[in-house]
Amino acid sequence: MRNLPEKTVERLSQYRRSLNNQLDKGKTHIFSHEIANLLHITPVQVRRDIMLMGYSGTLRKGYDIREMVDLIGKIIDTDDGQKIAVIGLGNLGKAIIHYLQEKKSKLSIAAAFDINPEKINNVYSSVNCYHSDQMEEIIASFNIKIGIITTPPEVVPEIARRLANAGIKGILNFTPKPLSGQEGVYLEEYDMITSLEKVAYFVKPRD
Amino acid sequence: MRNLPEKTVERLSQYRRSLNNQLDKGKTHIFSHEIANLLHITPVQVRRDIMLMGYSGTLRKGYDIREMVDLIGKIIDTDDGQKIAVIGLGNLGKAIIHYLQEKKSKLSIAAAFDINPEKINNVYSSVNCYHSDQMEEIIASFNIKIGIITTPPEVVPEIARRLANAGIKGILNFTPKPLSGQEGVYLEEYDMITSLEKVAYFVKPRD
DNA sequence: AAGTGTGAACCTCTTCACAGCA
DNA sequence: TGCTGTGAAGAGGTTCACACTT
Repeated sequence: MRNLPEKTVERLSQYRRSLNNQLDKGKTHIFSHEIANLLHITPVQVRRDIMLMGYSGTLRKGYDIREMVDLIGKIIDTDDGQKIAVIGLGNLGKAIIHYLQEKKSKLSIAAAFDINPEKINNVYSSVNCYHSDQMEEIIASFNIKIGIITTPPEVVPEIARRLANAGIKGILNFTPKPLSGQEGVYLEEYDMITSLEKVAYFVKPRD
Repeated sequence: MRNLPEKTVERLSQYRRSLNNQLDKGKTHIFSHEIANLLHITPVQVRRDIMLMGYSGTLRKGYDIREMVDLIGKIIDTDDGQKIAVIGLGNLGKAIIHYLQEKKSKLSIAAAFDINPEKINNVYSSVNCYHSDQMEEIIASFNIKIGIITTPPEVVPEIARRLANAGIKGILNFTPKPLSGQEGVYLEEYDMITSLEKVAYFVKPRD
């Protein structure tokens, strides 16, 4: 169960959400091909992922949804729930906070940071905004382990360094500025311009 | 040059932005290891990508930045510039519009759609908002080829179907609802909850 | 008959190792 | 010598094909 493949972890997150929907509909068991239909992937893929996370279904009834959801929780979540900081409260930062706060999840946004005096001490979707100067202090005292960066690109490397020093273990970078991995910090790049240009490329008529 | 690998296309987008920065600084030529440093990847990777796009550098001076930028443009952009529609003008939709409009790019947001009467006919970052009922009509008359979906998850499959019928060739789905590929439509999923939970998994202390 | 579980083949992407050149 | 260009090996991820179970 230790260190699942990246792609499998991504799908576990998606399985869980789809399975929760099924639970809400009163379903208790599900077959691999049903899960596959929900996510638009192949049944083999589903069974392989389930195998990798060390779970087994039963032949007649398929997989127990409740058990699978709980197991995925054990794999992804921590018992106490992960805390997140958002650095940069522009349009994108606010949208992300708003978007994430309305989801029920073990992941919670514990603090936001900005340097604009008008934003400091304001509350957005029940998240308080602090001055960036307080970043190290707040992150340490709230025991925040994940940072989402939505600042202007120029300051990104500095912010990333400070986050790492403050004890952050994972960074989600929404900025177009590529970031270098730092010792002990997991880095996920999330660059929408790249995604869009990729779509543009594959959409482009080929000679 | 036909159908580059997905990962290479992603990096081309990033090369272009970094190379443009270098041009602004007055640099005219660059070595593969310099590009590699900018993106925090390996020089071999850079040279492989350059090889795949059919370009060559010179041994003493490295690669001509201007030529590379132009070539990447020829690969990704269309002559007339791609037009984009954003469907769903919530916080996220607005943030995306705002964010993309401030970038200089061949990609331009030509229209936004929502069903909230208060938003219809308003202008956000110089993008006009239309009622979703007009989607097919506007997309066809503006010749829009790319759609960004930021609606509530429930309506996503219907929106995707309508976009495909209206002639959209590529969809960027910001929604947590997995979408199935449709004939002739390139699909890119962009699910921030998955990304966050992935970070959470890799951040989690392992026994 | 209709599902699960999985070794092995396959495909995609990255890196190694090195020939070639100014 | 210090770079580029690239065949070939390696790593990561997906799919095939089929044995197994009820």
